[in-house]
Amino acid sequence: MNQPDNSPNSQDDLAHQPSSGSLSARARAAVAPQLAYLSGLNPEQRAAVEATEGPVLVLAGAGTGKTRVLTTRIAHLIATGRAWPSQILAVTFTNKAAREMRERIGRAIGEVAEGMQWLGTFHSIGTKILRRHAELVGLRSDFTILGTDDQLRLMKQVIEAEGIDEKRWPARQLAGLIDAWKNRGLGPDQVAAGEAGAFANGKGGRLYRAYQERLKVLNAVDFGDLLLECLRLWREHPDILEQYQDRFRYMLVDEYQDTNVAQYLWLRLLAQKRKNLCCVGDDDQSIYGWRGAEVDNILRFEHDFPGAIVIRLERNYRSTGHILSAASVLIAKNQGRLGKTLRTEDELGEKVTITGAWDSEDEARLIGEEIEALHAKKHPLSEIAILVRISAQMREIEDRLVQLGVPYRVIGGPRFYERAEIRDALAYLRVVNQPADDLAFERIVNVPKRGLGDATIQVLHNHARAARVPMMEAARFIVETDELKPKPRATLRDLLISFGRWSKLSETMSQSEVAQIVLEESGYTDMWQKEKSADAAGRLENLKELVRSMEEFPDLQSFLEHVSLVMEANESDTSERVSLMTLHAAKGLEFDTVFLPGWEEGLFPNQRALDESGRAGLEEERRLAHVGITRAKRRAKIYFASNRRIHGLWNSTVPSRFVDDLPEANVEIVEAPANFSYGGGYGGGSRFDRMQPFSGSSYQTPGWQRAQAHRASTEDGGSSARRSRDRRGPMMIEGELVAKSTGSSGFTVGGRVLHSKFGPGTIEAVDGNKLTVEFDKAGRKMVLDSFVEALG
DNA sequence: CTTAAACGGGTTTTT
DNA sequence: CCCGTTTAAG
Repeated sequence: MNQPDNSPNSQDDLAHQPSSGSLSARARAAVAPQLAYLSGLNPEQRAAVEATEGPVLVLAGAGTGKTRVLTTRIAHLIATGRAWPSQILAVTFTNKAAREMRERIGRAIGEVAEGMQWLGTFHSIGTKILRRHAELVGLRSDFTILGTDDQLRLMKQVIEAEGIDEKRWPARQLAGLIDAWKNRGLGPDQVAAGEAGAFANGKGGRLYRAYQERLKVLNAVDFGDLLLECLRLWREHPDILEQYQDRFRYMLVDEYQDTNVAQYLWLRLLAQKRKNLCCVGDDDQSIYGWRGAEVDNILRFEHDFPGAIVIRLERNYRSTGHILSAASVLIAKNQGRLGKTLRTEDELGEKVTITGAWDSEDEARLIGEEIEALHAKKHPLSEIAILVRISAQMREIEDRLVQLGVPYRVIGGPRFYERAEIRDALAYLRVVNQPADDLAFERIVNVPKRGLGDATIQVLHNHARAARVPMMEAARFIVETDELKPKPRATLRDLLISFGRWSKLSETMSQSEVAQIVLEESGYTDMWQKEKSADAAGRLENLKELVRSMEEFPDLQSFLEHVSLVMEANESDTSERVSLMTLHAAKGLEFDTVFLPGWEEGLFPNQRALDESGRAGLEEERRLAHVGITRAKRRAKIYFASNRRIHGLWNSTVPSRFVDDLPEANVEIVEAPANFSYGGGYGGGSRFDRMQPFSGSSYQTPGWQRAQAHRASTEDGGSSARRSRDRRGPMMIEGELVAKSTGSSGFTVGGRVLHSKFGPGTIEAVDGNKLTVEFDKAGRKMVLDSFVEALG
């Protein structure tokens, strides 16, 4: 399977391939206009679907039905016989987007979507291609995909090996540079000497090359390589490139404004021959420039692909008039854009509100109050979002929501496979699977702590390097010598024996069984069980989920790939909660009501973006503002504070210039209620109005943990009796939300309960539907009875 | 080798 | 202020 099978009788293609000119194809095309999937489209959307041949750029403004066009276009290509599902390349940026697209195509045309094996992210498709031709780029087909932490460790080693002071030239910085180079499609030999010289007194280029060499030795790639190595493969092997060019009769790209140079080159190579490339994007929503995305790719499309058709989708189906108009006027201030005018046939609706707050605490309070008010009017919490510029803004807001007892969820944050426990577990499996995986070995050799610290690792390193063998092998040698003190020597020997045993097990047992055993016997699960911190229970839960999901994969190899590339935390939680996230994380989402706090100079537009990228930076910030406003369907609420704490110090701030960019006709200035809090922390109600949150996963959030910590420290001062007596406004919310759960619970002090996150525990106190439970693993918590079940 | 205290640095983060 | 990381003491 080293070649893309393009032959008529291959497994993935059906036997008969109609060419676009064949009778059957034309006959099927003739019935297309009556096909149901076309009927609901507006004229522009329909044009975008039906312009199948040649390069097409679809400029799809926010809320104009971009995904719909994309999926319908694919359905159309298949239904009219222009291509088999396996001949269509459809690229997205996120796995989520890929999944959604697959679902929607399936809904449009049935199970044929299953045949779309080339629908995925740039990275997953790149991986698939690379595995088939790995040996041509100096890899084996079972290469490992490194995560950020592995990369960093590797770079540290490379820097050290070159005799460079890691303090002065941190690995992080090198990682950033190399990442940027890879984003621009530059290999070690193509980086301009001057640019590479900026790091470590001219050694940047050498370090890059050394890093790449180390990757090859380890049979590993990083994310950037998944694209870069494809480029190299195709350039060095034109025959293989041509196979793919022929295979992909039609290519579609989502979020084209976010492509970087490497991705652009990747697409251009593939599209060169047939030129059936359809890119969908919105230059006004390009917000990843700092990560290498080139707005230029979309601005230059017509130039790069001569004869391209450009179709604009300008009818917005999401927002009401005032919101859309405010967003349009704002974004029109940008110079570098292709220009679109969004319009809606919806009513004007509510104006965009702008509210000035005294300080950031006050701002959080105001938002909290509005959410309470909305909720009292039966506005679903799941249709409310708070979008911040930087994560640091979340803290105060979270604290306030916790105080009010408003359930919320934080979107974004570390991905499932980025979490320490997942990466640790995977490292164990990687070593079992491939003992030569030094990075993985190094990661877990002393996790859990078993007394094999830096000194021991250093010895292993030296030997491994001198003998040019993997560390595992070096370790085998060293335990036979007296180079190590007796204790670490014995520990290391035990560990080696264990790994030998596990490797043997994996020959006969299923991987989930092996994983289970490895995690148990290595003491890894124990480590978290002993840990009493609030998130230990969650981590164990994640590990369980990991083992569970392994069962679905045929072998460890495909599982490891799935985890490093695709797997993400269960975010299928549709419960009633407010969403809190950064503006970046909000792209592609929509909510009835959107709160936009922190519109202040310095914060938004962010000073650093301005300093580093000048006008381009400002324009990207403005696009971010545009993205923020256009997330709102019916209500957009902008806030700014006159004082904000930055790095612990209070600074006075001025409203964002973006506020002044908004058209007066579409905005309304809201006077903040008079109960300002002048920094004293008493604003908006008693400090005793805090209460327990009542939602499952907010327990994991930092805000809740902080509230817990605070509660513990004030336990003596404000007794719980006092707290509940003094609760005011928030009670209402609680009363309503809690009404669902059993008022008079059957729980009694001393009873045993099971909580989905915290595990088993003993009830210490019962207060209405609130239980105080001493959990065996997670310590004492207050929980609502509806979140636990009685045991035994 | 492990733990606790000092230190420094602090946008955004699809893969 | 709050975090992760490095350093000095057990």
